[in-house]
Amino acid sequence: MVSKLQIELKQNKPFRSLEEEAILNIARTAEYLNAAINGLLKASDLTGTQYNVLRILRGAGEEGLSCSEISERMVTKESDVTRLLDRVENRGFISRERPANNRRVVIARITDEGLRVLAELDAPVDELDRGLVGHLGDERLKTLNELLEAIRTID
Amino acid sequence: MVSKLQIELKQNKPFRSLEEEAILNIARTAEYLNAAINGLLKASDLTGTQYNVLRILRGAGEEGLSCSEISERMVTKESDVTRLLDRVENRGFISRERPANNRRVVIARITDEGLRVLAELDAPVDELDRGLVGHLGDERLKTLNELLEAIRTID
DNA sequence: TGACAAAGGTTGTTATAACGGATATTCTTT
DNA sequence: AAAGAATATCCGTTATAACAACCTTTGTCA
Repeated sequence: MVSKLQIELKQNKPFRSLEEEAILNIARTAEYLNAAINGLLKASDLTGTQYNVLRILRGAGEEGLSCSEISERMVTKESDVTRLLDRVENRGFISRERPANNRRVVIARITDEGLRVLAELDAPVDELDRGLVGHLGDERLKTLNELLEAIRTID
Repeated sequence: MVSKLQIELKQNKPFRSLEEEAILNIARTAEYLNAAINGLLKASDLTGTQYNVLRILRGAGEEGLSCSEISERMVTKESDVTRLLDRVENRGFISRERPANNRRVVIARITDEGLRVLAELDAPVDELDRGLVGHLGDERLKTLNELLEAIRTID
């Protein structure tokens, strides 16, 4: 039997292993979803990474977060939070402060303008999410979530 | 209930939807797998993309493939195959030819040196693949593959 | 208390992605 | 056979990743 992924990749040989097929499947699906989401964000001139950091800071609220805390929370670990924050700060979406009690850290907070941009995106993003994976239905999405978390659980 | 992904992302709020959780889960898992594979490839000074193109060309054999055919087969669609091929050509892993009967296209073929590098990586990559997702077992891997392909099937 | 280590960010550099436009070749149509 | 469309690749530019070296500030301990 020839799998759908094989056809997509125009490969005639079967995969060397089920493991390899799964890994390629995950990579390809992530790519597919990313492209769709980036397409939506492009209208607001945001990259996926920038959107991610704004969502993180919205979640953090008034207290804000330090660079290293942001880094821990990013979906795709960003080595270079400094310059990522530079870009969103230049556009007025966040503010930064070096607190007096610990002048090593830099605390970033989302601005009203940042909140406004995010709020505008909430409904379209939700709708896109549903369009992208909603057709699986709740049961299968739960199974998928379990399987993916099982992969990252090393034990 | 708090999911494992929520803990990873240090999020206290639940996800807005099951759909959103699944999409983040896929992104994070892809990231996790990619990091592991890139780590292995770094010893050979190859990026994941370069490894991918070499595997594609090995699969194609003597006939080789044009840039656009390579692009179609890439796991992550590469806008810029030309310069990707430049890099692997400079290292002697592929050769390129502009055939006389159609001078628009450029056919790339893997060299013996390229085959040698890939062959050295086959066993370690297989082993890594098994280490990364093998603990799910065949049944769950099959389910995972079905679910991921269902996502990309739009109908 | 002064030297040293650790924590936390920033900056420099090089390589790669992303995107659009430019160029060259072939095909189609009249 | 010339014009225009289509195909296929290449190049220019800007933005982002990746990695390492380098400040500052704070903590530790002899």
